[in-house]
Amino acid sequence: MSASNGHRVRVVVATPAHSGLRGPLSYESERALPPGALLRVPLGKREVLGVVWDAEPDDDAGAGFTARPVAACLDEIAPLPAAWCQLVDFTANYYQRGVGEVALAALPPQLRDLDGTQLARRLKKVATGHPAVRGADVGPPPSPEQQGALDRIAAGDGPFLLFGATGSGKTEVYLRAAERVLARDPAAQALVLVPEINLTPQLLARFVDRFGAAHVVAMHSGLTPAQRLRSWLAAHHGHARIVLGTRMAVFTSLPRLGLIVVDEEHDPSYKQQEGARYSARDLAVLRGRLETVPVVLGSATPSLESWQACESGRYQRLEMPSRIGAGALPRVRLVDMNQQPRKTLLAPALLEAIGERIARGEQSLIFLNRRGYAPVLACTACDWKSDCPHCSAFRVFHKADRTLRCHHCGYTERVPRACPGCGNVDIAPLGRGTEQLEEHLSELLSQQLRPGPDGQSRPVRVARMDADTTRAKGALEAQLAQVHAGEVDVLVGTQMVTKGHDFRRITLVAAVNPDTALYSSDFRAPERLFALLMQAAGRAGRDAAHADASQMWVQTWNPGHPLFTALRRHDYPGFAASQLRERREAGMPPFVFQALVRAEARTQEAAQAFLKAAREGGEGLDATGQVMLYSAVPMSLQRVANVERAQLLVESASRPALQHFLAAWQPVLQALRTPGVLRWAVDVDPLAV
DNA sequence: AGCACGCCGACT
DNA sequence: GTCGGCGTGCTC
Repeated sequence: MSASNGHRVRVVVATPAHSGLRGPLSYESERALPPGALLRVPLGKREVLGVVWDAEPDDDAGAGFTARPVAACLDEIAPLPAAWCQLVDFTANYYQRGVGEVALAALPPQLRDLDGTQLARRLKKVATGHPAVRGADVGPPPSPEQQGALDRIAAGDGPFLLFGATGSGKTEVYLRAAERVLARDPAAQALVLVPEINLTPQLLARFVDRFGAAHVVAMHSGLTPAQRLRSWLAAHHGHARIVLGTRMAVFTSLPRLGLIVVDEEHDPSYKQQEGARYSARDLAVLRGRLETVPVVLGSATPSLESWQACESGRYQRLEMPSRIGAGALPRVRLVDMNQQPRKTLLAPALLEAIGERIARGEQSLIFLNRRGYAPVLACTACDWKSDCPHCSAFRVFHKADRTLRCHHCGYTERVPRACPGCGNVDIAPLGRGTEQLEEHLSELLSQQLRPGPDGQSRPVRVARMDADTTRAKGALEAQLAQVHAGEVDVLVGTQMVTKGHDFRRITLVAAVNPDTALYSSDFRAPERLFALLMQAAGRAGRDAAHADASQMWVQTWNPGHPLFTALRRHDYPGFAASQLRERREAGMPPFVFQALVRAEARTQEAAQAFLKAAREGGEGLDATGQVMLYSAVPMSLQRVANVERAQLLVESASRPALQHFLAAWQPVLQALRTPGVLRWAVDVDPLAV
C-alpha cells in the first residue's frame, strides 16, 4: 500500500450481524472520498457495494490486515446525505444490528448489482430539473378544524399526532401541509408513509392529483427492481418532491426533506419483522428530529405509545373530531350472544338488518378475522384433530378445494375421507371462517331478492374477500371495483376489508366474532381490536346521504366489556385512558421498555438452553440495576415448520439503561455457541410479547 | 450472507 | 478414480 499518497477510507458493506464484522472496513483509495459516497469494494472473492462511512480512525492503523484498494467509485450518484447516515447509524445501534447491514438494506437492491455504466444509463432516464409544482388551490378549502391543525403544524415543531375520526379529512391536512412546505422552498421534499402496499394506490392518486405525476414517486416492495431504483434516484437527486411508500420508505435518501407524514400511525405493519426490526413510525419521528423537520402522525385510533407521548407533552395533539361531508359515525349495536340459541352464527336481528339494506339497494360488510371454512377439523369418535405435523397449530379446513392447510408453514393435504386416527367417516368442522360465513349467508339470503335497476327483482349477491380470493395478481383491485360498482350486496371478509377502502354504499358493518382478542395473552390485543372495530365502523356511512341510517353491529359474549362500551360511544380517548391506566399499574409499555431475544432450534430444549446461557451471560452487565431479565419461555406459537421457538424478555423503565445493557450484551450473545440453535435475533420494542 | 476449503458416499 | 453432500471459517 502506498501510505504516502493513498487515502484510508472506512466503508460499510452488507455484512450480517453474526459475521463478526459489525463496523466499517478499511480500504485504500487514490483520492479522498466524502462520507456517504457509494463505492464498489472487494470483499473476499466478491466485489460488493459499499458506503463511505466515517473518516479514517487512528486505532486500527497497525491491525493484522492489509487494506485492499477500492474497486470503483460511483461518482454519478451523489453521496448519501449526512442525515441519512445518522439515521442508519441510529437504527443499527438501537435495533442491535450491523451498520453495513442496515445501510445496504436501506438502498435499492439494484444498486448492488449494477456497474458504473449501467447506472449512468439509468440516471439519464430520471428527469432532471425541478418543474414547478402545481397550484396550491386545487383542493377543497380546508375546514376550520383542518385549518387549525395546519396552523399548528406550520407554527410549532411537533411531532404532531393528528387525531382525526375516519372521514375527518386527515388526507387533506397531509396534502395542504405538504403544499405549504413545497411552496416555501422550491426544492423541498415530503415523505409520506402508509402501512400497506394495498393502501398506496389511492393515496398516491390523491397526491398525484394535487402535485402532478412528475413530482410524486412510490416506494415499496411491490415495485420492480428497476422501478424502485428509478424512484430512489429521483428522490436522492431531488427530482421527486413527494415520496409515498411503506415502512421501507423511511430510509429514502431525501436531500431536502421538509415534512414527514405517517398515516394510520397505529398500524402494526410499521414494525419490520425481519432483519433490523425497526419501527418505521418511531424512525420517522427520529428522522424528523435529526433533520429538524415536522412530523405528522395521523390516526383515528392512535397507538397508546403516541397517545401517552401527547399526555406527557412530548407530542402535540391535533384534534379533528368532525366527519367531513358525512353524517354522524355509525350507531354501534351490540348483540349479546348469550341470549342467542347455541351455535348461532348470525343473530336474527342482524340478518334482518342486512335484509333491510338489501331491500334498499345498500351494501353490508361482514367482518370475520379468520379465513378458510373452519379453523379445525375434528373426528366425532376419537380425539383426532387436524393438527399440522410440522407446527403447533391446527390446519385450517378449506372447503373450496377440499384441503387442510397450515397457515403457518403452508403444509397442505387433501381432506381425508375418514379419520386418520380411527377410520370413522364422520369428521366435522369446528368453528367458522369466512368461507363458511359466505356459504351460510348465501343460503340464508337465497330466498331474498333485491331491486334491480329496471325495477325487476334479482337474486342477492354475496361475495368474499380475503387472502385466498385476492391472491392472484389484480384480483384485489378487481374485487374492490366490483364492490364499488355495486355488483355486491353483502361482502364477507377478513380485516383486509376494514382498511382504507372508501366504500360509498356500505351502510352496515358487522363484526361476527371479535371476542377471541379479549382472551388473548397479548396485552396489546384490546388496543388492536379497538382500532380494528373503529376502522371497520368507519367503512359505514361514508356517503352522507345514508350516514344517518348506518350501523356497526358487534356480536359478543361479553357485551358489558369496557372495550365495547367505549366503542359504542366512539370514545377512543376514554378507551385509551383506561388502557393506559391498566398498563401503568401493571408496569407494561409504554411505561416500560422491552426487548426480546428469540431463538429458533431443532428442539425446544436447545432453544431454551441458548436463552438460559444468554441470561447467565447477561447477569451483572447492567450496572444500573434497572434492567430485568425474565426466564426463557416457549413462544405462544411454539413450533413452526419443525423449528422450535423460545424467547426471553428483557425489560426496563429506562430506555437508556435498556440500550446500554443490550449493547453490552451483544458480544456475549455473539460468542455463545449452543448446539442445535439455528437462529437467534434481538427484537427491540417488540409488538407481540 | 456468500464463497471457500474440507473430508466421506454413489456414479460416468 | 471423480462429482458433490453440506459442516466450519473468513471476508478490510
